[in-house]
Amino acid sequence: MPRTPNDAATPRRRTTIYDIARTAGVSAAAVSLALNQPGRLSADSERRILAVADELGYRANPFARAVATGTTQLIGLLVHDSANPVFAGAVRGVTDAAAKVGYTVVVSDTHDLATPVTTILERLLPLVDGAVSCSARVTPEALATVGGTPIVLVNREVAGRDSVIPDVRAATRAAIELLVGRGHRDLGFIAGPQDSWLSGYRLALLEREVAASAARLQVVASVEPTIDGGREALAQLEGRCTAVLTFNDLIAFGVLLEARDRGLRVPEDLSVVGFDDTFAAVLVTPALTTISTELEQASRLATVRLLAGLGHPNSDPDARIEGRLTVRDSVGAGPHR
Amino acid sequence: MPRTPNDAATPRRRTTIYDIARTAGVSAAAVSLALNQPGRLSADSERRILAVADELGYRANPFARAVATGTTQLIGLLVHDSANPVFAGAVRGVTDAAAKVGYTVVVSDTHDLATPVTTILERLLPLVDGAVSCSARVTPEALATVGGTPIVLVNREVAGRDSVIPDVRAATRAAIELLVGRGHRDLGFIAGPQDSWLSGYRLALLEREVAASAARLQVVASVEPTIDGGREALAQLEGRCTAVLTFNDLIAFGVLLEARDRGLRVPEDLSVVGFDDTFAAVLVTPALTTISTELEQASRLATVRLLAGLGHPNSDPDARIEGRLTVRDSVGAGPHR
DNA sequence: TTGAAAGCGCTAACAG
DNA sequence: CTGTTAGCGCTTTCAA
Repeated sequence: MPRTPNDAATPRRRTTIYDIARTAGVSAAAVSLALNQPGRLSADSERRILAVADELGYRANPFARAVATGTTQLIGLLVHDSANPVFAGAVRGVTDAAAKVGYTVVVSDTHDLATPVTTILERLLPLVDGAVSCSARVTPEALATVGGTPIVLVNREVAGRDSVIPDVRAATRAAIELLVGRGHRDLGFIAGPQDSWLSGYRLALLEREVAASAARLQVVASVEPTIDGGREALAQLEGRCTAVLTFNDLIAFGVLLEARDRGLRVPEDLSVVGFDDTFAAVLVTPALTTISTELEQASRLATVRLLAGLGHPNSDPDARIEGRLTVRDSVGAGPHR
Repeated sequence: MPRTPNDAATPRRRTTIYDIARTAGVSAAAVSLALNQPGRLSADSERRILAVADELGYRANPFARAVATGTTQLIGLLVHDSANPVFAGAVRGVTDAAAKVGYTVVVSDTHDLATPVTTILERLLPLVDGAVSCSARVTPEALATVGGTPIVLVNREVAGRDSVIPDVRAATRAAIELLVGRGHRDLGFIAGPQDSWLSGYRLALLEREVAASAARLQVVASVEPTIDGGREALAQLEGRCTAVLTFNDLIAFGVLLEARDRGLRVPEDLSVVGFDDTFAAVLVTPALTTISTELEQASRLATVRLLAGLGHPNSDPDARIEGRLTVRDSVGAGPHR
């Protein structure tokens, strides 16, 4: 092993409960009690011990505690790709809920395809008391290889695992009604990656709503859930539909950009509807009509559930989360009007 | 303490090196060696131990190791606000560099003003071998309260701490030259929060370059580094300048949005230049001219330096990082042309 | 109310 | 080359 971290003039040894015990004239156990179970010792000793601890700048060693108790006060969050703004909401939701019960969150991004997701899980899970996954790469197969750490999934159903899936049915219906109402009959869906459970789920919802309408729906492309993916997808649209729904906002942005580059007008020539309602939806021109998927709320709820299972009942674990359609300028009149 | 995690039918006890030792007929120490120092045991024993470990589904307990070695193989990353896309680059940069030497990264977001940054540091630092900070809230004062954990700062100088600050001087000069060349003489700067070191730094650079030009520069506002901040700032601009540089892209987006709402044309009536070059710069209309600040590279470098100090020499720790001006449509002709 | 002692799982001297 | 023996810092029965 290379040189140690404290080769320089770093007097690195942190103060331990033994240091406190010694200078306070009590046992280490007493210190532990004073620190963790207020009121368990005589008010007098407790006060004195705490004072010494403070004076010595004591900071508990979380690892020592973890090895002794088997619990870490850490929860993991797996996000698919932190470059997608929708996941910032997930970070916020999980962090908020975790902070309420004194937990810290460790975020892992699974986007790097060079690293197998099982490796990512193997590194993260032993560290935490539980995890929330918002990553499409955390598949049933990957989960099968991991041990007992509880995991709550967001936007994915897996047998035997708890999961939170925002209900976007009503919003999806509203989107279809909007499009049909504006005169569109030929709708396209630009799907995410083939193996994306969530993409399939959104498609199924769309198909169901479209079936009850005067319109038809076809999957016009299946691409990476990124701006570039959206750009690629546009080429496959031509003439096949007058309105397109995309698996997520990023794809929609790509469609918008590519359309402009090719001289296709939105919404005159093509209407576009996204999923997620990320902050950039109002940045593009025309502003994007999109279905919010409430990932922040969903991840917050997933965390509440996870923590409840860990013995930290918190707010209502049975809340329902519902998406919402926000109509902006990217939807215009279709030919059947 | 509430019920334990394994109240249900969870046979949660993980297999330890003792289990392996027992079924392989060796000592725990031998197992440890086999696992961590390949070749240190006879090929025969090693193979057998590894086989048993595998068979029993052994996963090392990172905490036990940490308490024994004093090292955790974890590094922390502090970001100011994960909703700002520029920080996604930071996550990527740090994660990449860390992964190369087998480190895992723990991300903490400091944006929640309800939580003192000292508290955030107190929770994060004991967990990690070192940290990279990309947060404006990690001030010298906050740092003064923390212990010996090594921290490398990005975009902030603090006495006694290592730091990485991308060099944006040339890009800044190019921006000023562009504006002056297009006929602008009255330039405005929309600063970030008053206490932002980085905002002051960027302003200083701008002032220096403007001084050498035919133009004047005034700080027209100081706002939160968000889209809303940018919207607010616009009101304070009127008539004071024909071109505005903003502390970051988010502010610039706000300016663009608010300008449109108020019927002010960009770039005809106002030219706008941002800092960061986030992905959304190409999403807005007009596309934003902006100075890339290379946060991904900078955080990667910060991580390399941090790890080098931790005894993991990696790639070149002395690289220089330079920002770049990307000219897009948000800059137009000024009155002096 | 407090302390002694055992132990969490792993590592690292040190013997053998 | 391998195993024994101490710890690492903290928690937690169990006695005193």
